[in-house]
Amino acid sequence: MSDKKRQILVTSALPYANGAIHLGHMLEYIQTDIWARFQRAQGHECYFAWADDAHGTPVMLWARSEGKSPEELIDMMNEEHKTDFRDFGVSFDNYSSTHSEYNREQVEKIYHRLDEAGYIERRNIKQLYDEKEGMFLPDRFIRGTCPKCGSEDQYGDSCESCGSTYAPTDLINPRSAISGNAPVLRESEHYFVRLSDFEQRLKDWMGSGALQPEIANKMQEWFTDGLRDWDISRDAPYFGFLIPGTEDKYFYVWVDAPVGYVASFRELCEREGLDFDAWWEPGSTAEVYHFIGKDIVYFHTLFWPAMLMGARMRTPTAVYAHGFLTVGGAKMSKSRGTFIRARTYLDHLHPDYLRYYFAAKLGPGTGDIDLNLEDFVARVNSDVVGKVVNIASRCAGFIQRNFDGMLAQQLPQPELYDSFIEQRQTIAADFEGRNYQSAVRRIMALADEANRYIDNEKPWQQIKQEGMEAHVQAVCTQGINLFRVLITYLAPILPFTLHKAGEFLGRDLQQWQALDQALLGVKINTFQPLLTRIDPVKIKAMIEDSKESLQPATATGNEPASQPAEEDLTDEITIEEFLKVDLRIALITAAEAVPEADKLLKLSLDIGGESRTVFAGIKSAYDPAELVGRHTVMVANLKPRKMRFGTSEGMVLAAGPGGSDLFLLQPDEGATPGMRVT
RNA sequence: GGUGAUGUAGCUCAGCUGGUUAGAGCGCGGCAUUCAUAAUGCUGAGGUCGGUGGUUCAAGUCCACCCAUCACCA
Repeated sequence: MSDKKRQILVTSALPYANGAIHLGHMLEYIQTDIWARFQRAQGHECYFAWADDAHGTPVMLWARSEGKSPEELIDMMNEEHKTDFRDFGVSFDNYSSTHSEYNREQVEKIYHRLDEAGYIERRNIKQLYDEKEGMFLPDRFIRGTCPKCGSEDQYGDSCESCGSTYAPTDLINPRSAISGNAPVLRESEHYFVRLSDFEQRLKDWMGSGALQPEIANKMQEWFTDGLRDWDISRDAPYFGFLIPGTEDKYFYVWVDAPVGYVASFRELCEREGLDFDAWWEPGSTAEVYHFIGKDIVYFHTLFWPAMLMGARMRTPTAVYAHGFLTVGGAKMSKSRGTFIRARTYLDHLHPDYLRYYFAAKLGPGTGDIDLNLEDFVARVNSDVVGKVVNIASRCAGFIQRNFDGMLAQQLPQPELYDSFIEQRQTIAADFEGRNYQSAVRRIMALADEANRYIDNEKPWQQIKQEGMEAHVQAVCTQGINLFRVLITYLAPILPFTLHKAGEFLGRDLQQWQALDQALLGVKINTFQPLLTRIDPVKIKAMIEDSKESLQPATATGNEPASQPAEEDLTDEITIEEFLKVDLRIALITAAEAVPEADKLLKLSLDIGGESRTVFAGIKSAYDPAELVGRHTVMVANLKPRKMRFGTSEGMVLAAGPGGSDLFLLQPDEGATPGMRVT
């Protein structure tokens, strides 16, 4: 704990405005929130401000497909996101959108300053253009054959098959992922920030302790390769901010996204009367911290500080990256039901459970965090309910029943209380260093000690002995005071439970400073269960819901079916059994022959928001080219099967004996990808 | 392909600058206890520290290579 009051601004990365919040997002927001709450509990002035990332091509296309304006959609998502955060106890001070006038103002200010200082360069580049859609194509919206390994249907920037990276213009047979047309090369003027101008300053910043060691290591790579200019413009049509002085050039979404941190804080300043400049002028003594995922380190440790330097603003005090969330040791999967939305979680489980579990596993590094559901139940039930909350529970009854809720005037073992208080600095240092797992370990060790103390004193026996009443009262007062220390330490992690504990003890428990005085001779309220155990049934229900909430996102098909011409009917099944087979309408977005196999075609299927790769044994009957664009039916929940050429994630349906007599199923006009077939 | 990271008991994880019999929690076995939301205390059994080869008097801890997983490559 520092005795000086610090001024701190923390941010989380901006979630994209076209989708729901899921538990992967929540890992970061909970990490950030714990840190912010911790700082406030130390008495510091700490704000948490961030926003939706609303700009870019995906939102534009989404709006187009919904037949709505982007504004309408992002406003809706913004509300939804905020509700999710609040219900998870995320104590943000402001949540905005990058599509705001505050942001426009900041973006333009930064741009003008960069331009005036000569950091912006304009030059023509050639880019692939979709004539049918009338737009330049982002790399991700171009598909084609990998120039290195020849794999078909790869993205414009890298090949998922061989992993090589290249320019979209290197692709063989490029195609627009939007219209399917072959794009043409067209010239356009783009705006660049000369990053190399900032190389030395970035190195200095990096050396100032702003980064975790592994991130600093990673950055060496960028410097070694030499900093390239950064293209900050995009051509119309685009959903974003127009670059001042142009008619059809927009800022690239990664320009205005981080500026969103500043703009959101600006908005907060106006509302709360804070001095914006005191936080963002160079040399500011306020601290600014960005919490981000390891995937966007690049933008936050190169572009962002460079932009701030060029715009004569202060740079972040530090950027902290965390790892990814896996569920059950694997990437979150929609078909397995482990792609869990924040809302779905909240429908079934208490937010403090997850906050505790994440805290118990988060360290200062960038390693991935696994949500193991059995471990989750065991850990939360044992630690929070069985150990911590139980301390209050087992003492409260005596105080209530025998002493009318009054605590004793003195602690029987003040030295035990003091030993708990002595851990304050150590635990604070853990929180400060984002080593929450270490803090949690220490706190739980103290909880064990508190339980041991009560066990040794055996108040349930003493209360039966004549003349021991006062001692029982003292012992339970001691227990409740130890509980109070523990729950105060856990305050940043368990805001809801803390609130209930505050009602029980009749006071606010957030400030760590308040622990200097033990609670003595005061009346406390009737104990209500602060947090109950997790019922594993609810976990199951949550997983089931997660499967259901994803209509348009499930499996793919794999082996094509080449059946003998005539077969006896198989045994009869019930409707329930049939419903286990999840059949979906699929759009064939790409098809190619597998050279090493005589029967297989590799199909890419779109089942409404999710893409599947399926190896189908229909090579003998279909030419890959004629399949692209067709709709068919696939088994979407078939267990993925590893094949020599890759993993087949489902199976398409076809009839016929085989050879050239194979007939792929096709739905009537009107069926769209992802529809369930029943 | 390049780069960064991760790989320690059934599960989830600690192990700082190399040094006595590798630690914790959960789970599991035994005992005790009944105040508490079946919670608590004591105790026991579990690991050739991803693999191979090095450096060293000494390596989970350093080096090289390999394997697996995650991320990034503007």
